[in-house]
Amino acid sequence: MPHELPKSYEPGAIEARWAEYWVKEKLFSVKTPPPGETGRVFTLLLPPPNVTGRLHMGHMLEQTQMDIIVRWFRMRGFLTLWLPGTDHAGIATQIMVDRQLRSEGKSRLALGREKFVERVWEWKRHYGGAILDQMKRLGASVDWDREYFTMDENLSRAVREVFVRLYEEGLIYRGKYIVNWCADCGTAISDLEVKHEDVAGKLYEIRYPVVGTRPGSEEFITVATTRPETMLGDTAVAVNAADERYTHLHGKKVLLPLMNREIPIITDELAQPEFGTGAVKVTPAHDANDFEAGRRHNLPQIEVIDEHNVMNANAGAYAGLDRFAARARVLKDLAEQGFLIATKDYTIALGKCDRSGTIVEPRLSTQWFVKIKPLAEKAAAAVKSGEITIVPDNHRVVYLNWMENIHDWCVSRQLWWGHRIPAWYCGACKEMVVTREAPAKCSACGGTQFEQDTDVLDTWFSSGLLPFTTLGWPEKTRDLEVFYPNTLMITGFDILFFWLARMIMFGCHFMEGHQQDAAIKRDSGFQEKQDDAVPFRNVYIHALVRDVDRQKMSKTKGNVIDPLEIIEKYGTDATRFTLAAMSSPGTDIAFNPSRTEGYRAFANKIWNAARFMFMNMDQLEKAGTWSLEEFKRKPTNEKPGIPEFSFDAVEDRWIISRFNVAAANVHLALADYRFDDAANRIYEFFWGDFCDWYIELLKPRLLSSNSAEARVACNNLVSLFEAALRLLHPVMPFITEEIWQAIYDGKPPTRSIALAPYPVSGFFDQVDPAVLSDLEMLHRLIYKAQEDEPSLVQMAILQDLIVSVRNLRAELKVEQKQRVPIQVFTAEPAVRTLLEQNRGAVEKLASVESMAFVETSLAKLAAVRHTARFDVHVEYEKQVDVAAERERLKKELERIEKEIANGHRQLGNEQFVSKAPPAVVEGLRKKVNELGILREKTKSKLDELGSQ
RNA sequence: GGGCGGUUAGCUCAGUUGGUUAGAGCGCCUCGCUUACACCGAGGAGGUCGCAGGUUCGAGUCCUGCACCGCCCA
Repeated sequence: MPHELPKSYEPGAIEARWAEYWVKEKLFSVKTPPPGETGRVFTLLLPPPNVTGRLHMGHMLEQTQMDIIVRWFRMRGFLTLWLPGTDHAGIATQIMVDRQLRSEGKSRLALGREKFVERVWEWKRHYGGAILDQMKRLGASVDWDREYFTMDENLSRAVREVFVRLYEEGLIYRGKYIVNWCADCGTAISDLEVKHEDVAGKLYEIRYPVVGTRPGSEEFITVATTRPETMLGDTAVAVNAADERYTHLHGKKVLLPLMNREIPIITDELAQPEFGTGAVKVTPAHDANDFEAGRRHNLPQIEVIDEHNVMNANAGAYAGLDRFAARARVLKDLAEQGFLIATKDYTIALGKCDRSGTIVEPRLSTQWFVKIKPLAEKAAAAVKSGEITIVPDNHRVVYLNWMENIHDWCVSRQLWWGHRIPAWYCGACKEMVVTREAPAKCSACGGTQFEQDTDVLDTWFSSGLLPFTTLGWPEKTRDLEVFYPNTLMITGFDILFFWLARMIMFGCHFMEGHQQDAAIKRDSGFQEKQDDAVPFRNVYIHALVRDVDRQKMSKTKGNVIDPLEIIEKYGTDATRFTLAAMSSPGTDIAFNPSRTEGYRAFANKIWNAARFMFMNMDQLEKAGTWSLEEFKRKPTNEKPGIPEFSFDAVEDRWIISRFNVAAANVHLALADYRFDDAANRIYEFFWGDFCDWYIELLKPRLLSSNSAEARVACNNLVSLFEAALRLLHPVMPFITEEIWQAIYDGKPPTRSIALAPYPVSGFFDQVDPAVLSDLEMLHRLIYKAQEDEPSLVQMAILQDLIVSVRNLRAELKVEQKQRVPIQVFTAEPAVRTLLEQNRGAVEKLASVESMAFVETSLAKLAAVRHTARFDVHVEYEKQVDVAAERERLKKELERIEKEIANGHRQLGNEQFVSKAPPAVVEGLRKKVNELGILREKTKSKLDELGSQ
């Protein structure tokens, strides 16, 4: 029997099976639609994980969110392309392979560049992309047929094309500038790869003697520095032109201590009068600001530290010392010679290499740079104008701020693994050519021997191009026409500048003039967008996953939570649900496995509800009462309500409304990336409404001897369950697929639930978006479409009665097994009719033996609960605890009176009545009325108790 | 130094444009194996919304100041 599920939910087995099925069936592969074919399109690029990477919680969160959105769009009928791939990760990969070589007793340098690169490719074939296999296990619904790797030949060609074009446009230049040098990585790195850290350090004050002042009464100029060893490379001392303390020294020179070199005193804004002594040393070769000042004054650049952070020959007596050893020696010598006059405590913002942690050395070096301003202007404009929206909005501000204060981007890296810079130097005359392919002949001297630039490009240079290069650029492809701009980008704020900003810069620049297929653009809902050059229309920035104590996860702290361990323990679905439910905007996620445990329980709940459903399906099918074949012939729903659903009872009308409202809320939530909201709405519906109430109310109907009644009940159960599975599927793809397939006994209407329509999305597509965002209006619309608005009220009365009786039972300490008779009083005939019609439900859910109606109020009796619409009394011999009951009622009365007083005060306030919206005033009136009835009932009951 | 965010139940967090009694999950307490589910069911306790002012008929929500925590940029 296909419907025989194990008693409890075991995620491991089912998840692996479906993950494999989805890949094997190529369910998510997208064919390029031919010209002329239109429809709604959704495109998302997977932020490429490092090829060296292993799945961590950040990936898990990101992919969960992406997969939810992607599955949601796909089920809503969009042609949905989710493009997966990996990044070649220059430094990380090179280090990895370096290490491997070293363990074999080999070295990169001995191997040579060509062999080394071969070796990296080999490594990639064996170990690279393990993370993609992990993604497959997660069930990420990406198009595996379009998987990319940033070093693929087509993507590499695009990189060369971009580089050459930028060079030709004057937006790339080569030159000797100060760069951030990491000696450990042996390469220059960009500003973004330097992380500043406040550390306790020292500020040293050193005095330089002014040349030409009289020996004996020599004059000194005092400079302050945190890096005294760099003084060996000083080529000037700067003072501010406006600083009167130094006016008399303008144009003079100082004698640089230890080096005995005469250097000029210059006036420059570099020196700020309020900082220290107002005079600063200038070391153009080892400080970015000094470098600029040096250029302004044509100062010589004297390098004193080499690429290994060791003092070089220019450092005189200090040559050969490590930079920190040199610092100690310099300080010692300065002190001995009387030049060091003070050492003060000082907080230093130390720049460290993001990757190696080595203290970065600002160093003069010939590198390639992207002239960023022209690119940044377009990129800022695209966001400012709203062509690209960034959610949450505060990141938009951060983005714009960064774009305005941007510096040129050093893109060359002294590595072997990466896209080699397409610049060649003539062996004969050293002429440089920048071309797409290796040149044949030197245009200057006719030479034919060329050597390619040895540097490679920053990895982000190539990943910044992905939104269009993965779609075939620089060719003008149909894919670009259809899928560009991408609809959405989901990524973390940690790579907002590294990646997101650069994608926008490159996209806006290189895709300028591009036009998306007009019909597709319109159908996809972007007709009002002007600019099709942007890489994506929307950006969603997700939060960081932290550990239980809100600490950032890190290997050194040892607090890393391995998502695969969590998955093994609780299942992928539960893990996904956890991350979704905790994804509230603007807040980092403190991942707590106890939550996941709770959501595994949720999955188990669904599982067992399914078992219950299958049990009934099988029993009724066996009895000839119900038929799966017949059920399958019914249409699926595309408007509120489920067509195959019958509205025989109040709970039927109620549950459908609840379902539609839940679906509406999920729709709204996902449209706003409110994953938490979406997950919680589904949870509430499935557990709180469907399992706790509807299934319970359905039980007697399923067991009914009336086969028509049983058939309707079973139909309702199955069709609702089926729809609910579709609603849940984007968040919990595995369990929903398993149960959904089982419903259809292996012959489902589509190959996967992932390809089935999303509940009532057709309806929402037709609703005016303005109404859609007004929840109250939307609810009303849904109820109206079903003409069952009263079901909500009726069901609430039923639930009220049942809960009241349960309450009384608990108070009276009635044993759970014992059924009790109850009496009900109501002044409203409609309520009485409702209760009479649902006698069975009340009896079953409240363990009631019999329900009798009385004609007078029961308020004065003990063991009574009352609401504005009814009184209910449980007949049970055991006495009520009078004192406790009196206490409870007193508290209750107090609350009621306080509220009534509040209400009266407000209603008596003319300002309130005239200024508050009528609905609020009316609501309050109604409420005060009901409270009045309650007060009377409570009072009389209290009087009764008091006299006992 | 500049900018941003947070502070709501024991814990983790919701709380839409100010509007009737501030919610959820977990945890806790009491009772219960009622034939889907003990990864469960029923009931319950628990909050002066960081502090101080202000605006308003009405403030967890808006404004100002303060305290503490965190992040980004320099």
